[in-house]
Amino acid sequence: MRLAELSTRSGVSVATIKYYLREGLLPQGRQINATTSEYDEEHLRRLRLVRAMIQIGRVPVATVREVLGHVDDDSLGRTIRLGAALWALPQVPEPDEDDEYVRAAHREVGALLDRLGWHNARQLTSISPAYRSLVVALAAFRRLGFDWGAEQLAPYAELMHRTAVLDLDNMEAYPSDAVQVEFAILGAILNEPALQALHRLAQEEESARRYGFE
Amino acid sequence: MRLAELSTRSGVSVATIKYYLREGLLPQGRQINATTSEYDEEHLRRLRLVRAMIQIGRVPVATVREVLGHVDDDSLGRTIRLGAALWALPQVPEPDEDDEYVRAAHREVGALLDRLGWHNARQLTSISPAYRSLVVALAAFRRLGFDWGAEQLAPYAELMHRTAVLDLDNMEAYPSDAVQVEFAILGAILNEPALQALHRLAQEEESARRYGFE
DNA sequence: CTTCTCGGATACCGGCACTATCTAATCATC
DNA sequence: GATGATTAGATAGTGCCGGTATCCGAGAAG
Repeated sequence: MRLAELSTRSGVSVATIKYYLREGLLPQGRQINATTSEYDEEHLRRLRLVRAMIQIGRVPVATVREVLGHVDDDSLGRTIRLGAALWALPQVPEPDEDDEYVRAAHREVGALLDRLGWHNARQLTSISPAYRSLVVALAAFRRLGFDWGAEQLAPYAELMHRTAVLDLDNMEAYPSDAVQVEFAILGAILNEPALQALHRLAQEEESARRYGFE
Repeated sequence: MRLAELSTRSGVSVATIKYYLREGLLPQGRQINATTSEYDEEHLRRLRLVRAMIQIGRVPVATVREVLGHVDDDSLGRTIRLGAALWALPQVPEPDEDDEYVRAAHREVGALLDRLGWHNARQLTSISPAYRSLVVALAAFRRLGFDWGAEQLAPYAELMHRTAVLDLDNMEAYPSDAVQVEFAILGAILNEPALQALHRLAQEEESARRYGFE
């Protein structure tokens, strides 16, 4: 497959594919001579993954490069590779540790994890980006005067834990490590928006049941 | 309160506040004379809400303006106002209706809603942005060759419905319509990232339980 | 032979979220 | 009442980001 075909089959313009090649989001094709390279199904697949990350996941190009670097790094075991790739994803503003709301949010999240018995996650405190973004969100809530903390979040966390169990069960159904890692990335990129969409639909459904369409 | 104080108390620079005023994200202060305006706690609160939407929710400025327009439009009832504000939020690329994966995704989501008995959401098909973004995500999944559809999503949807019930229960606990609407916006802007963070933490917890840290 | 397409390099573009600068009026303080 | 800081309001500029566009000389396709 040549560049033009890669372009038509993916629906991505030639110029953009060249840009991705330059940026290292897509591996070079097998170069035949000075003016021809051959691409295969793996390139097409990778290109679709990149597009999904950028367009649907709104992941910055630099982050995509980083994530894919971890995915491709087969010097690491699956768990580490997966963790590294997922930890590279989020784009949360750093919490300002001097802010009193942020400090309060730290305590609150700690209390939540203790209460849930998430001892493993507790150890990851202040390393995990997920932990940090939870702190940021909680601080913002409280800065606006809403009473929102461990008490309110605990039932949500319980539901999210059950979601995570589903995630891992689904992942384990795939045979090879490589596909599992790719599936996990897609889970973070595509399934989370899908979950969010289901969440909104469920709100609309439940709201219509309670209040009608008015 | 004058501009300088609004700036220090919110941690937002004077230049940026002026920008928000220009862009209509923040109502003008009470003008005293040609060079002085007076701002109150309501301005501070609104400014913090705007910042949370932009920084944490990564909502574009134009969208913030639109959402706040609905929030402030008291010619509408609460349910409509809320729906309008929430529907203005998402920023999903329009699905390409000619794409076969997209058409398959439409059928799949329809089947999912039927199976769940979400008859109200079913009626909103192709209007609701949440529905659209679910279609987009599903199409991308299948384009990459993963078997992902109503079958796999149904248990997630069940959990999301229970999440939505929690959301509405929490919202109803607030006394006035105005606060309820603001809380709902915050739920979409801050609580969804918080849920996502909980989801990731739960994955890390569950992954550590199953595979250790390796 | 002629027309297309290729890889590779470089320049350019439009949108966005600010940021900086200026002016004339007014405030706060000595 | 002089003086330096602040303000509203207007306009221009900045930095980043995701692409696009253009040009080149080498090869491919009919």
